[in-house]
Amino acid sequence: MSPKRGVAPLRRAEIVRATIRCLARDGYSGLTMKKVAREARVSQGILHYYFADKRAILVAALETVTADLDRRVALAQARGGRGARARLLALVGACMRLAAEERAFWIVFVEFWGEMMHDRRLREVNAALYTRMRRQIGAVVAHGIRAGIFRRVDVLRAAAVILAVVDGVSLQLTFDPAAFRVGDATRFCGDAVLRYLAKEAS
Amino acid sequence: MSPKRGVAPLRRAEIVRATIRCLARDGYSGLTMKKVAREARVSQGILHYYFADKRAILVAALETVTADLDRRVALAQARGGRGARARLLALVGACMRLAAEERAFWIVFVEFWGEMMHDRRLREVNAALYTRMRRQIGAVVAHGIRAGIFRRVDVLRAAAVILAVVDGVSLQLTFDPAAFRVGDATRFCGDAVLRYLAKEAS
DNA sequence: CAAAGATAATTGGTCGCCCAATCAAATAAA
DNA sequence: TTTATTTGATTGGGCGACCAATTATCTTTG
Repeated sequence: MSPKRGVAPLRRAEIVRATIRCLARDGYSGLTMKKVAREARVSQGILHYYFADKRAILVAALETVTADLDRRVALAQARGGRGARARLLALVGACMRLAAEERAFWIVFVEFWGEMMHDRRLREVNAALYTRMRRQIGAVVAHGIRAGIFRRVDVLRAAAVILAVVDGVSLQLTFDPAAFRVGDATRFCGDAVLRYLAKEAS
Repeated sequence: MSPKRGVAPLRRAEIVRATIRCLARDGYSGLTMKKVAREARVSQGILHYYFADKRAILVAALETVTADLDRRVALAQARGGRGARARLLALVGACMRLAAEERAFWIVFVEFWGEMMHDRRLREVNAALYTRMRRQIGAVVAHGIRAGIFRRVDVLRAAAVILAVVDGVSLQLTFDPAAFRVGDATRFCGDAVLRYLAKEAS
């Protein structure tokens, strides 16, 4: 590959994408600089020209993955209907579809979870994502409460519960795609969420 | 350490326990045979006397962790009340307490998740655990339906949803123990589960 | 019952491999 | 010519696996 000017940011992104692909294929413990370089079709040395070390690449990869997730969820939400109920279901559905169709996406994400436990930087990136997600979901819940179709709950805490449900079900969907059907998972998940927010007392 | 007869199974268990402690401390990617040997206070060579290779130790470690989880959940359920509602809440509470008090437990578990994505053997051990858990939860749900306090749902699928909620919330509790309070998490989680199973239509 | 052999358990060192990181040199654009 | 970019070989270290030697316990035998 011949050196060209002004391609630095592109190369960076290329390397990060290659890293994510490698993670999905071989896992975190199977990730080597050599494999990343081959996947990105560049020399090994170049990785250290764009990144300080291996860890820096991993951080960039997690940032990219979380940004992707953000974008997808925002998109799905925009497509959803006007009512709070419809928007919430659209959001849940989008997450389920993501887990089912782009399995690699979740695989990479779960791999990072393990490392987060021992890496503060990674943990912070993840925490920021969850804060954003909770805010987004919380806004929809608040909307529903104002419209009088949801009960009066602490919106951020309710969002945390909803996110937890979606997370848990997505995880199962990722682990055992054969046992769960997307339609079923979506229905059950949406059902659980709506029932949790329903006004009628249990 | 002097060689003694008939201690083989004990040594094995000792090594596995040491492995779990190492995993909790340094993570999956930071796990080395050397560290495990030091933690177990044995020589490095002995690890290969009791296990074929590193992977075999990891498999044994996951089996031990899942067995521990089983035992704890069963214990918590036994302590719970008689009614289906009380038993379900006891189960949820036990999981939450586990996540809060024995954080190391969940840390190790999440680390394994990442590897499971690329290791069939580990995946199978985990799948067996989830099948057992779903059966256990499903039995309680069935009990509640028979007693007429829960709506008529597919018990195993309902169990899957409940397990997903518990999983998701536990995960958040593990990641950010400061932001979540165990009491809150337990209440919200139990609330969500009971509302999901409530007879009144939404 | 004691000596001798067999066996189970343990050690520490060694081997070859592969890894992340480094660097001097090369190449193309400005 | 200078600067930005890229290369591939090198380096030092750490890893999992392997093994010859050693020790303690058990079993057999005289």
